[in-house]
Amino acid sequence: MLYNPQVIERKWQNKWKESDAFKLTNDKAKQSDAKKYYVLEMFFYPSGKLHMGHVRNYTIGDVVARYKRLKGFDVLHPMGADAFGLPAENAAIKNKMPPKKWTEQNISSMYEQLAGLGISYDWERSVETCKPDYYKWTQWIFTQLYKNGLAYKKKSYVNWCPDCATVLANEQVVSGKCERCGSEVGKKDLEQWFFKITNYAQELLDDLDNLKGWPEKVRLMQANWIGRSEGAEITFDIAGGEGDTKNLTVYTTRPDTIFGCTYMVIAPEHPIVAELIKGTQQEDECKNFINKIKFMSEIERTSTDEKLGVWTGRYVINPYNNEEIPLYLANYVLMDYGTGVVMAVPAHDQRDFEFAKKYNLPIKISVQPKGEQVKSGDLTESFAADGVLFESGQWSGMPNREALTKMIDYAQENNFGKKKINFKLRDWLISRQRYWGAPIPIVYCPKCGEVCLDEQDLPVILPENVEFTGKGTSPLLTSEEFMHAKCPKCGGDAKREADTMDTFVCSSWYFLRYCDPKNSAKAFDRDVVDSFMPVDQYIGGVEHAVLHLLYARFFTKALADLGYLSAREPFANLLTQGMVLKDGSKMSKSVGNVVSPEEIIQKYGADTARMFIMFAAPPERDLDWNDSAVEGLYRFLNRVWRLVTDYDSVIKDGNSSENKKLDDELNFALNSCVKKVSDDIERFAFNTAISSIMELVNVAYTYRANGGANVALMQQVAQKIVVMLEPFAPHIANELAEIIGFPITEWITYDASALVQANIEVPVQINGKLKDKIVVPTGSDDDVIKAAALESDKVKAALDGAEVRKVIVVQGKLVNIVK
RNA sequence: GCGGGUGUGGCGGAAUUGGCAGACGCGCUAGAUUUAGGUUCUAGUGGGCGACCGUGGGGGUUCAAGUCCCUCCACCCGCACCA
Repeated sequence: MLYNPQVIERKWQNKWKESDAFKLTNDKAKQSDAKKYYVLEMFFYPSGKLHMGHVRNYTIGDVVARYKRLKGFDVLHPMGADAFGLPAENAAIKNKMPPKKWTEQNISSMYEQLAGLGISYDWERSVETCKPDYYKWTQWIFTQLYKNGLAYKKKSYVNWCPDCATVLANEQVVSGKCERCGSEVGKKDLEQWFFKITNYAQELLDDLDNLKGWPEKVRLMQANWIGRSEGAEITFDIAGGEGDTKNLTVYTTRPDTIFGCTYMVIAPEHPIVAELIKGTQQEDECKNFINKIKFMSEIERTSTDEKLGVWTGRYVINPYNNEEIPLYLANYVLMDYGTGVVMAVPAHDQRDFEFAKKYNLPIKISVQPKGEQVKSGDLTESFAADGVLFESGQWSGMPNREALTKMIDYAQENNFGKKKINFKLRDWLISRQRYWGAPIPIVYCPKCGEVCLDEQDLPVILPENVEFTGKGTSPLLTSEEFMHAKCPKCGGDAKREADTMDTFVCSSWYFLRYCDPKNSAKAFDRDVVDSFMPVDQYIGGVEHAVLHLLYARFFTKALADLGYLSAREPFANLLTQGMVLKDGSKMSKSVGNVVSPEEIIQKYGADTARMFIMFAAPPERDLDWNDSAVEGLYRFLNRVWRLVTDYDSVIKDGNSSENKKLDDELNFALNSCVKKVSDDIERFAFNTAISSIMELVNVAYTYRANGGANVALMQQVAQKIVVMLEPFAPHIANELAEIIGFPITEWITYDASALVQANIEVPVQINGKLKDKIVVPTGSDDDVIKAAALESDKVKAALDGAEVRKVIVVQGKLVNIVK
């Protein structure tokens, strides 16, 4: 009987499907004696075809799920589709196929492909975010956020992707380009919907410290994105200013350097600028400058370090020393951070230093390095480190960190400043001018104004009679039927909000819906969710480090605060798997180095694909696809197949014989393998787990070749190999289990006593260099081992009569002789 | 610029706590089986004739360093005028 993956894989997949083999029958976890384990892979976007990245992601999750199941856990392992989004809409425009149809076709095809990999999902729990019974609750969450002040509409200067014809969240702009399509992102002044994620900035930052099971890299990326900084706001009077131009407030993290402040800078797009420059001699020059900056794209503006500026014609007064300093417009000040106004201290800030040099502004030292007296004219760059205050009034001579606090207190006492904490994190812009998304559950009533719908009016169904323009206004505007609504407050005619929600909104809570996917009365039941959450192991690509993973954390905290669940963090452990490369670069159509999973499955079977992908590299590292190494894994599975079936026929012959030495060797290999594979899977070292199984298979072959024929032992070996293989290559494992009549029901254990051998081999070093290996009885005293080591001929020869200064015996490891 | 990661045979990688560097696999070489190719099996495979030398380079700690410390280099990823 030959190994035929195509036949057995289909057989087992059908079996699993027909018996709902991986269905989690409990409504709640923890009701049974078993412990729950929630393993989750990031759900897929229904592009139509699985790629190797999916195969890797989902195989990792499946190994964990199958292993935990065999260990007796109640494993929650669901899959679904992140089904709203632009590609469906673009495909609709291109192929004249409704997005819904395109998406649904792709979803069912991808579910089939996943089943073809033998992934053990609880299919009954699948959720698709584009279905009304899901997005009803996405909309409901919006209403909850709205009612609690966490969703609001405001006019603002937002990111605009011209190709996607929609606005984008800050997180979706990567170095000035659209995260999706790579187009250069522009700015537009629009009224848009936001979620108040900034309310959670501090908690999102603080709780990162508790996420010990997350990669350091991801935690740091989030911390940087949140970008907390401590400082002060200080108000400067404007010389000759009154009314709107009475004063300006700056944000600074270094108020201790304020005696070195020689000018002030305001962002050119700051709304007060027009008023400020009006009627000054500089008015025309400033207007020209503002226009110039306006016409620069985001990329042009940020890609240059060149600092450009112009004097406004105005002066401001430093409240600490009453000095008048000039007020400049400059490209290097950002409107949307702090107050949009900055006090410039060239001596202690590199940007200010460069600007001051260029425009010949004074440089004044206010912090000296400890024990030094630097002259400002000698500076070749700014001095940003700590030191002692210099020429700074009553604070002169004080260590700057101490002065910093005291100077803020002084500002507070004199009513011109206060302590201030700032974050880089902005509120999350969630409206999109696109069709294929969850409609925002808001209507505009001529009488009542902006009205948020109540739960009984949900879902707001996405209409199908819509024109796709791709022109930047929401396609929903073209559906009169949709746009026309009744105001829930007064019952009068009202208009619907035409924008839809960012798909990241839909994916920020799907892991909660999996816990209670069929609930038609609620988004999810609190008790049920509490019994499963948090996700014990989340697995996905690192590209979501600050998008999905930050939003999902925000949703979890907000929903917890509203009383809908207990967990304040969604994902206890996170594994970010590496990319699948071919010839050193990412698989992509344009490079032409794509290896399709289908092709591999057809040629070698899903088990081989899974084995290769788990064997070729540790999960978090990039993995280079290698066709001949894939064949190697196929060879290995054939080798396992032959070994087990051959053993089986020997066992059935019943001619058993014992050979203590051979039997001991095999028994030792067997037990150490079981221990190693268990340990390795626990620590996600799947590659070494597989290599250990390979070693055992090699030993098992040698055993037979040398005449080993202990039937009971061979039976154990066959059974345990099959169980250990199950998480990685479930089809062949179950088929072999059936052949040898040993159903796989639980993980296997090892016999610790079998790991203790009568004799052990001890390496002997001289000065740390290996010279010989000696064999001593297990458990020998240091003295015995030492004597044996010194007896060795090789050691004697290497010592060549030299004096032995010291002998170090490390039990269970080695002997080192120091000469 | 700031932050993080990586660097080990021809290749992917192993060495979990400072203790035999190169497990396991690919590739390669030779042989057996075979009409032949493929499959399968066996042996070998870091370098050097050797003493020895070898984990990106240099230095250090230690009886012992891929692993710890200092320093330099290369590549990759993230952020990037955040005051």
